[in-house]
Amino acid sequence: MLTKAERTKQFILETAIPLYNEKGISGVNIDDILEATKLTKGCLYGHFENKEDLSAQVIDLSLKMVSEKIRAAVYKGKTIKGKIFAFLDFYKNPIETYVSGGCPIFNTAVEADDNYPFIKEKVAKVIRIGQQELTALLQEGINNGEFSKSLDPAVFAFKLVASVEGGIVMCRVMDTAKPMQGLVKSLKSELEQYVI
Amino acid sequence: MLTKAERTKQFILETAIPLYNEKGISGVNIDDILEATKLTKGCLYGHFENKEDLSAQVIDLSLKMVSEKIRAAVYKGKTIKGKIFAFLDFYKNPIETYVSGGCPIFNTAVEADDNYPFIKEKVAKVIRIGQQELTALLQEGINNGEFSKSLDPAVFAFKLVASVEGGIVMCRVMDTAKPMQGLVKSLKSELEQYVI
DNA sequence: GGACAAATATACTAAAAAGTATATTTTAAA
DNA sequence: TTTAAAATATACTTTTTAGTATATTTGTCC
Repeated sequence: MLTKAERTKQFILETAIPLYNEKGISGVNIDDILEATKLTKGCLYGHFENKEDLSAQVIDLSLKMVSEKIRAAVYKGKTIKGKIFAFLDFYKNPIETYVSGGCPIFNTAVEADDNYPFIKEKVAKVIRIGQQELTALLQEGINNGEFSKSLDPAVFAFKLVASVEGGIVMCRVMDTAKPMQGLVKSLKSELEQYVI
Repeated sequence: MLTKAERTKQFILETAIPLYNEKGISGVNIDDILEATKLTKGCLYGHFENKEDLSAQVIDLSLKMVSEKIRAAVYKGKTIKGKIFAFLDFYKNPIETYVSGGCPIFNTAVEADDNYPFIKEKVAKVIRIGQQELTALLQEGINNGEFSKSLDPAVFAFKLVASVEGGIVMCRVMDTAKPMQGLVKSLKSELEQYVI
């Protein structure tokens, strides 16, 4: 069983995740987190060295959780095509995202890029691994005869993630989920072209 | 001729643009701007009511400038296809962007989304207009016989922008421009499929 | 080129945010 | 169930950042 302290720390991290996702790293302040958790400074600083430490751990957990969530969704697909379709369906509704505020991977990427080299590296790793996994998946589809050899796995993997993530941001700012439907359909039919 | 004050104000705004693009709205502080402009508080607050006012005007100008820049690039294309290709080439190098820190439209979209409703509306407008223009352009291509009627202008316009913008973020965080080349190629050949 | 208004600089105050010392409460092992 | 250590709360200090009052300088119009 988890100790009290471990549970509190976990609780702080999980409560902070949506705050960080909505407000961004520089937008969140300690008082926001104290308010959300109903805890006090003494308690918070008992679990984290300082704000930087807290931020790093929140982002870490946030990235880990969303990655697992996506992985789990993809896993449910029976065929490779089914898995790719499952990936595309994951962000079907970009307004009501799994964690409030859009995709944590992308939000963090945008903010960390020029400001938090340490966190930037974490996001980069997550995205790189995601790309490798998607690419490997598509390659597997070629190998097992699902897809034509003319499909370029790395290029298509990049296109999939880039367009979905870009689409999320656009939909959110325009306050409409609709364009996402067209995008997902288009990407699905693009893949269908390679189905043998 | 511009008055001294007008020139100073413009200078502040233009100097602040890359700062805002790199650090984000909540990441920038007044001292950053004073440092970059070598001006003083008295001067700055002579031109802007407060930080919010300054932020709004910086973002306004930033969005206006990048929009014009993209429009100018597209304009140079001779055919509709040429114009779309010109759009795709605009962010060919996502690391060294026109204004340091990536695409201001997207960066602002991500941050404003849950935090700055007023600015969010500004970005939304810019993106909506961009989508309308791109869609109209593609429709024109269909009308003048460049593209097949099977091309869905609105869907493809969305796909173009979403994937390019998403690609920029991914490339920047991974510190490589290369995947962008593959993406742009792929989008170009996707359009080629509709060329009659 | 002198006057005066506009622009800018200096030196301050106010507010917000982070961080800490210490007291109190709670947990869990003996 | 007692007790020592761990966890949390309280009340503070420090630091950072925004904002302002006033002095000085500069531009421009007669």
